[in-house]
Parts: sequence; C-alpha cells; structure tokens
Amino acid sequence: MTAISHKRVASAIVEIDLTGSDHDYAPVPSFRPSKSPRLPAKAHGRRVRSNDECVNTLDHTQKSAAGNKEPENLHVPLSYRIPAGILGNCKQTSRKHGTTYWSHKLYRGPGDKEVIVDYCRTREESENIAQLFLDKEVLGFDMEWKAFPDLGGIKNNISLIQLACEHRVALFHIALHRGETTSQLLAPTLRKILESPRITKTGVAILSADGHRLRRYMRLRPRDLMELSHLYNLVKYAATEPEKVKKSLVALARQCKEHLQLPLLKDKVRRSNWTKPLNQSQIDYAASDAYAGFMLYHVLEAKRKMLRPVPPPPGHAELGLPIRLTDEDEAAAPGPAQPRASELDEELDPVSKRLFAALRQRRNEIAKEKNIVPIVVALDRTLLRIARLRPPDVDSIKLLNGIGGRREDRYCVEWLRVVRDHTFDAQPTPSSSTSTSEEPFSSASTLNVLKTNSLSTQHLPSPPTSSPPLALDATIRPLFSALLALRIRLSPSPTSSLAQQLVAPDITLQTLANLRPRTLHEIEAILAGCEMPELARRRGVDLVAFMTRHGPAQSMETTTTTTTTTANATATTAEGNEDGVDGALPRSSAPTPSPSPSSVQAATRPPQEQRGDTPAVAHHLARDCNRSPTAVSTSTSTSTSHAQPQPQRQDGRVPLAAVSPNKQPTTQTGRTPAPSDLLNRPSDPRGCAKGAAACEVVDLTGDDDTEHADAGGGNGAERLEARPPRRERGGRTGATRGTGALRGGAAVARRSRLQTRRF
DNA sequence: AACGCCCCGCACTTGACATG
DNA sequence: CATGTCAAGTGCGGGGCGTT
Repeated sequence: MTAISHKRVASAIVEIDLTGSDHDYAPVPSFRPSKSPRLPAKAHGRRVRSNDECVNTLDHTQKSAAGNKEPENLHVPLSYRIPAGILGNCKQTSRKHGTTYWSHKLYRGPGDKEVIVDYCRTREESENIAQLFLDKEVLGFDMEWKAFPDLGGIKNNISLIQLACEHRVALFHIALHRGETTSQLLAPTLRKILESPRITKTGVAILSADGHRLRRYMRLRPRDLMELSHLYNLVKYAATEPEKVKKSLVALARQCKEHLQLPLLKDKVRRSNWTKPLNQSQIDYAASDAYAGFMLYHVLEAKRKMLRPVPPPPGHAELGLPIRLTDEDEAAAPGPAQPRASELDEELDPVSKRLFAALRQRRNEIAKEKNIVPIVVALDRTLLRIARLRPPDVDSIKLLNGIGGRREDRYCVEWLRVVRDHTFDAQPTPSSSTSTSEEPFSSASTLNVLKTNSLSTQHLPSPPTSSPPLALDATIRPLFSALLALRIRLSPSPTSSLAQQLVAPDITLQTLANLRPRTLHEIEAILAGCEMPELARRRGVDLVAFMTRHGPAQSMETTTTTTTTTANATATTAEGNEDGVDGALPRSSAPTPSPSPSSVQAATRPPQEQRGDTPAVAHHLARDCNRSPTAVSTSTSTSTSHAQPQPQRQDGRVPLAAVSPNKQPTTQTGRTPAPSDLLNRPSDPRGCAKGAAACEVVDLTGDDDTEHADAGGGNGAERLEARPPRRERGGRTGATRGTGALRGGAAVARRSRLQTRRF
C-alpha cells in the first residue's frame, strides 16, 4: 500500500514522516538523543536475570550474529531488515554509550522503503487502516493506557491500540475517538482482527495485560494471542533445560536485546498520559513496541524451527495450554490423566445429576443390605460415568473404568436398571417445555464415538462436549455425535472443555447438525468465530466432505431471501417435511450471505439412515483425520453390532434400549421437538424454549455473549473469564468429600507421617 | 502504584492398586 | 472384602515479575 493510495483512503490520517536525512543510513547515535537513559538493570526494583542466565542452545547463533550477521542457517521470512552497516554502528554505539536502541525506524524493506506509521485519531480512520491488516496472518500487538487510570472508563484503560505488520504500524488512538462505548470507539474491522482466531496477535503479557483489558473494558473476546514470553522460553530452554520452559513472562526489552540485537527503549514515555494527542516520542515508542512484537515473533519462530527436534509452537495464550516440548507431549500434557469425580459432578447436566443421585442411593442400599461399605459396591467416579454416559446395556457398563471382577457380575444389572428407570422417568411430557434440556442423549452413540476416537473413557472430555444442551432429533444425533468427535480430534486439548468450546461451542455444532450445510461457505458462516475451520484446514479435514458423509441426503437450503420462516415445526413425522425454523443461525458477524432459515428435517430420514452411525463415524473420522479406521475404531464387533436397524420412536428419538444391539425400545412418547429445541441461539435466549431451559443452554455453551454488558464489571467475573475457576479445574465436592470420611484411618495415618517427616 | 498471572510449596483428599 | 500404600490431584497463599 503506497502512501498515495493510503492518503486516498483517509486523507485525515497523519502519516508520520520518518524519512529525514538523519535516518538515511546515517550514523547511528542520531536515532536517539544522547540523553536517553541507560536501560535499567532492574525493573521496578525487581530482580532482572543477568545476561549470564541467557546462555542457551542458540548461543552459537547469537555469537555468530554478533558480527552484524544473522546466523547462517537462520531464515527469517521477512524482507524488512536492518541494513548491516547501520546495525553494526548501532550495536557498537549501544555497547559504548548505551544510547542507541532498537526501533522500527531502523528497518528497511525492498527499494529502501521504510516502515509506515499510521496514526488514527478517529474511528473512521481506524476502520480504513484496520482493513489493511485484515489479510495478515501475524500481527505485532500492543496497547497503552494511562499509567494510573482514574475511575475507569474505556478510554483511560485502553487508550491506544497498536498493530504492526512487516511494512506498517498502525496506532489506533481510541482515547481520541468520539463516544464512550465499545461500539462507538472500536472500528468494526479492528474488532474483527482482535477477535479473529486466524490472525495471530503477538506481544508480551498479551493475555494478562492487553487481553485482559480488552475483555474487561471492551467486552471483547480476543483470540489467537501469542505470548512471546512462551515462545522465548521455549526457544531458549527447550534443548538444554526443558524444566525451564515455563510460562513466566520475559520483558519485551530483554527479548529484544537478545534476539533483535539491540535493546528496546523503555523510558518514562511509557508512563505518559496516553489519553492525550501523542507527540513524536510517544508515537515512536508505541510503534516500536508493536513492531518489536512482530519482529520478535518471526525471529523466535525461525529459531524454534532450527531446534532439533522441532518443538511445536506454544498454543494460543487464551487457551491456557501447557507449552509442549515435543509433539508426543500432546496426548499427555493437557489435563489430568483421569478425570476426577468432582470434575464430572460439577459439569453434569440435570438429568445426569439426578441419575447420579439415584445410582448412589441404590449403591448405598445395596451396601446396607449386604452390610458392606458403599465404596466397595461402586466408586463415586464410576457411578458418575454411568450417570453421564447412560450406557444402554451391561456390556457398555463393563467397559467403564472401575467396574471389573465381581463387581460387574453383581451390580451391573442394578446400574442398568437404575439408568433405565431414571432415564425414562425423566422423559419429557408433551407439555413440558423445560424438559427439553433434560432429554438423555444417545449414550451408546456417544460412548462409541468417544471410544472410537481412541480416547478411553478415562479421557472423556468434559460433559458439555458430549451431552447436548438441548434435545436433538434422532436424525440429528449421529451428525452431532460425529461433530463432537471431530471436535475432540481437532482440539489442541481434548480434555479441556474450554479449549473445545473455543474450537466450536456445543450450540454451534448443534446448529451445524440441524442445518446440515453442504458448502464450505455455509459451514464457515455458521462456524464464524470458531477455530474449527482453521483447525480442520490444518489437519487436512474436509468439512464439506465430513458433513456430506455424516449428514443425511438433504442439504441446507440457501435461498437468497433472508426471510425467517415461522417456526411452527410441529409436524415432524411426515417424510420430506421441511418446516422452516426461525433463528437458525448462530451469532455471526460474517459478511457472508446468511444461510437462510433452513429446513429441519426432523424425523424425515428413513430408518435405514440411522443404522450404523457409530461405525460410520469411526470410519469417516479415521479418514478425515488421516488415520486408519482400525486405529480409530475399537473393534469390528462393536461396529457390526450397531449396524442393525434401530427402531425409532414416534418422536424421532432413539430409545435408550434401542441403541443396544440386543435391546428393544420399551417406551414411547409422542413429544415433538419444538423448533427452539432444535435451533437455539445463545444471543437470544428468549427465543429458546422457555425460562430455565433457555438459560441453561446459554450457560452450557460457555458462550456468554456479554459484549453489551456494562464495562467495568465485576473483577471476579473477569478472573473467571481469564482463567477457569479452580472448581472447573477439579474441585472437591460435597459428594466426593463424603467418601473421604470412609477412609479416615488412612488419612490420619498419612497426616501423622507427614508430621513425622517435618520433625 | 496497582493489578494480574504464573510458579511453587504445603496440606490435604482421592482412588487405583496390592496384600492378606 | 478390609485395609494400607502411594501417586496424583486439589485449594490456597505467597512470592516473583510483568504490564501500564
């Protein structure tokens, strides 16, 4: 983008002229005033690691770079760099006088072009300039705010937003924009960039500082944040001191000095009042910060790729995933090896909770009858798994961990009876609207999908990922199950519910299953804002083919009208019924033509289409993920057993017993799924079934769309948003504590041992 | 100065497993 | 089936260090 065209875009934009003669390959000291303070050895009185500590595996490259040269084999895929002569002078001056600092102004691109700096004072200017960054994959990102903000407000807490790509730095001076609300202050495209899962934003303390403020004061959901400190630690320590590969933050200035060969100036400018129009030094400082993030990312990435073995890049900071040293860490790193009972209990849906209570009650009765301790009959965790998965038969129950030996023979029938009684007791009546969220899922389907995904039941993801928030029509369940399984495969952390919700929220997958889009355009429109499209692309999964394989023959209708059809989807029994349903689309700001309210082919598939869904899922999943079906499927017997025709209830649901190969349906209900059951929009919970059920759905998705909420909300809520609550990470519950009392002896013994050790 | 995240250690609980 | 052992997980608080 040339300056001319740029001016045409927004004439009011101030384009900083940095082409003064001083900068044209001039002696280096002129880049900074000689009075510039030395880089302090200590920041805020806190210890700063000495350079001696910086020895790492890349020392050889750094040493070779000391002579104004990049390491010979280091390939940084950028065309802008510091001319060798200037770099040498700068380094020499910096060593002697400490007066020369790294700056974006040192860089030159093809044709001796300098880095353009755009200073945007209005929202309109910001919008125009932000569009220039929309096609970039990686951006340097930084924010400035008033050092000691008064009472709050967006402008005091997010005064300036900086973005940098290779040839351009943009300064979006939010504090000067008119208005007070997020929508008034933030250019739509800038918001899109910040929340895009496909544009990597790099910086230091990007999650805890910048990201936190965007969430707190603007109610944004910044995505694809790359914490440079993580990458720095990985590059520095992966080969020699892997135990030091941590998430500890490393100052941008230090990273700059080590990897960009010159220190970054961090003087009093950083604490200036960023709510006022910026002077030249502020502009230089702000632009350098963002540009440093961009450059550091590429240099660190290049150095990471030089390591052997090449460690995988750190995950998005907002996901909170551990930094992995090798690809093999992937399976072991995230989450506990075995989910704790407390975890499961915490996230059980209402039906499962009641079923769990019933199972425990029955367990206690058995224990009382036999005069034995309840824990001997069954562990709480085992009962929780039963409650959650609702296995359809004894064989399925036996597959659960914690049931073996004599237990399975004696008690499995009991558990099965409780599951059936409780499950069918919980069937909603036709007039019960709130019960829609309590309909049991096709447990066998879920179970098998998860198993065929090479995840043992020990590694089951959190309940929301397998229990749909709403009733799903039987024709939709297989596709929904397949999507859940696909999400697990694509998720960077299969056991993290947060990570999975970021890949694609439950509600979005449900919408996908309901609408069954058949073009990438439609699929991506529904998945707007989700990571699934990008992850699928990376893993070579063809979403269109996936939807085609797992969905029924009908495809999503894409009419050109945007009329929403009234959702009187009462008739769901006739073949070919295509009742339009309102509110079909998830929240999406994608400028694509909205997929029209689609047909919901409830109960329209012939029974044959419901056969063998699970093996089909396993097979296609294997294909989608470039794996052999045998590696995905547990056994052929499992598959064949599900290839039998499944009877279908009148309401289109698969009876719990029916999914078992040898069981026949035992009940029937005449309930017809309400359209709100099938298509639920978290952004408009009022459109959901009613009251509590609707609210539950929104909660279960973990997708609280609070963008319009008051800025400056509760601090506690912010913390919860930034980091999963401890309980989510595995808190103890009353139920599980109860079992601890049974083991008092062992606990006391351990306590005494610990005390002994201390003395 | 204020804020917030990460790391670590401590005390404690949980549950799989081994043994009798 | 009862009991003991032990690895792993959890909540909590404090220190370190980053940001502006």
